[in-house]
Amino acid sequence: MADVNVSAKIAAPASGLTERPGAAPAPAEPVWDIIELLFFAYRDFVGDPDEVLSKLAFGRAHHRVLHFVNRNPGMKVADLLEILNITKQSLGRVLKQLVDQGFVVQKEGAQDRRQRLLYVTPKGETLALKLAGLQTQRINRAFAELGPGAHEAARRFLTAMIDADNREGVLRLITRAERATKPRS
Amino acid sequence: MADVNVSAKIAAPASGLTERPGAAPAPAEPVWDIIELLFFAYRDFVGDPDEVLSKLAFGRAHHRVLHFVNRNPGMKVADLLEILNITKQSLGRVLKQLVDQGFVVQKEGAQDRRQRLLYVTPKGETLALKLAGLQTQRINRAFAELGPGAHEAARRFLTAMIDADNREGVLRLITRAERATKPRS
DNA sequence: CATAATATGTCAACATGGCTGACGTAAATG
DNA sequence: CATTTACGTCAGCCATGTTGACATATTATG
Repeated sequence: MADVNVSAKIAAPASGLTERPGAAPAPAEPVWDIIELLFFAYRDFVGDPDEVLSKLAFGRAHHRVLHFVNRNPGMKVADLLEILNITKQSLGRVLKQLVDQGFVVQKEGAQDRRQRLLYVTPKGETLALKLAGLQTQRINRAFAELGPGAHEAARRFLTAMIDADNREGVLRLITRAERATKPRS
Repeated sequence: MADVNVSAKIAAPASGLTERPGAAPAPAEPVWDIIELLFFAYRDFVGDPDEVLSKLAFGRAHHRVLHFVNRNPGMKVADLLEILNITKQSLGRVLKQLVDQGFVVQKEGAQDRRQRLLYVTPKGETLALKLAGLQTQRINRAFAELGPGAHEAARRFLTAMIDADNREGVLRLITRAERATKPRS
C-alpha cells in the first residue's frame, strides 16, 4: 500500500473495478489514506477558528471574507467574489455584517469611483490575526513534530493538489498578498 | 519567509501584535502560505466529486456518508454519527435518500437487533469508487509531480495536522477500514 | 453628448445541510 | 418489570449557498 508505483496509471479514467483487458483501462487504486487524512486534517484546521467565530455570531463565510480582505487590502469586491467563487448576494450578506460591526470598511476607488475597495479596520485585523494565529499554532506544531523540511514539503504537496489552471493565479495571489501585508511590520 | 525558525515559538499563544516585552508573548508569524494553500487545495479536492454528485442531486453530505459506509461495511449508525460529528437528524435526511435510491442498505444487527448496520450496494460501491477515483487522480498527479517520498511526506503532514486526541482514533479507523475494504480485491 | 457597459447593491424566493427539542418504538439489560 | 440503548421521525430554526430581476452610480464609447 505504501509504495505502489502509480505514475504510469494516472492517465486512466476511474470507472471500472476489475482488470478485464479490453474494458475500462485499470483505474488507479484509491489512495484512501490521503483522502481520509485530508478530510480529518481540514476539519480540525477550520475547527479552531470556528470556536472563536461562533462567539461573535460569525461563521466560516465571515472568516473567509475577513481573511482575504486582510491579506489583500484595497481589493475590489469583484476580486473577492472571484476568489471565493460565490455570488455577490451571498457575499453581500456576510460583508454587510462585517462592515456594520466595524471589522471591514469600504472606500471609493480613487481612479474608478464605482469600486468599493475593501480594507480591514484595526479591529478586523486583530480578529484576522487571532484566527490565523490559531491555525498557525496547529501548523507549526505539526512542523515541529515533523522536523526540518516539513514546511517546504507541505507547500509543495498542497500546491500540486491545486487545479493546474488556477495554480499560477493562486501562487500569484499569495505572493502579492505577501507583499501587501508584510510591509506593515 | 521560507526558512523562519519557528520551533521555539510554538508554545506562545497568539493574540497581541507587536513585541513589547511584558505584554503578550510574541505570537508566531502566521504561516500564510500553508493557510491559503490548504484552502485552495481542499476546495479543488472536493470540487471534483461535487460535479458528479450534483448530477445525481446529491451533495457533499451524501458523499461523506457513502464514503465512510463503503470504507466500513457493517458500521453502526452511531459510529457514523461520531465520525461525521453531526446529529442523527442531519444524517437521517441524507441517509434516507441514499437508502431510497439504492446506494446503501441497512441490515438488522445479528447480535443486537436494535442496530441498523450500514452497507453499500454494488451501485453504491460503484459511485463511491468513482468519486474516490477522481480524488485519487488528483492525488496521484500531485505525487507524480513531486517525485518519490511525496506520499509518505503528505501522510505525515496531514496526520500531524489532526487533533492529537483524535489522531489515534483516526489512524485506527483508516487502518481498520483498510482491512475491511481491501479483502474484496 | 447620448448611450452602453461596468461595479456594486438589493429584494425576493429557494435549496442544502447544519442545529435543537420532543417524542416514539423496539430491543437489550439490570 | 423497569430502564437504558439504538434508532427513527416530526417540526422548526439558522447559515450560507443559489437564481432572477432590478436600481444606481460611474465610466467608456460611438
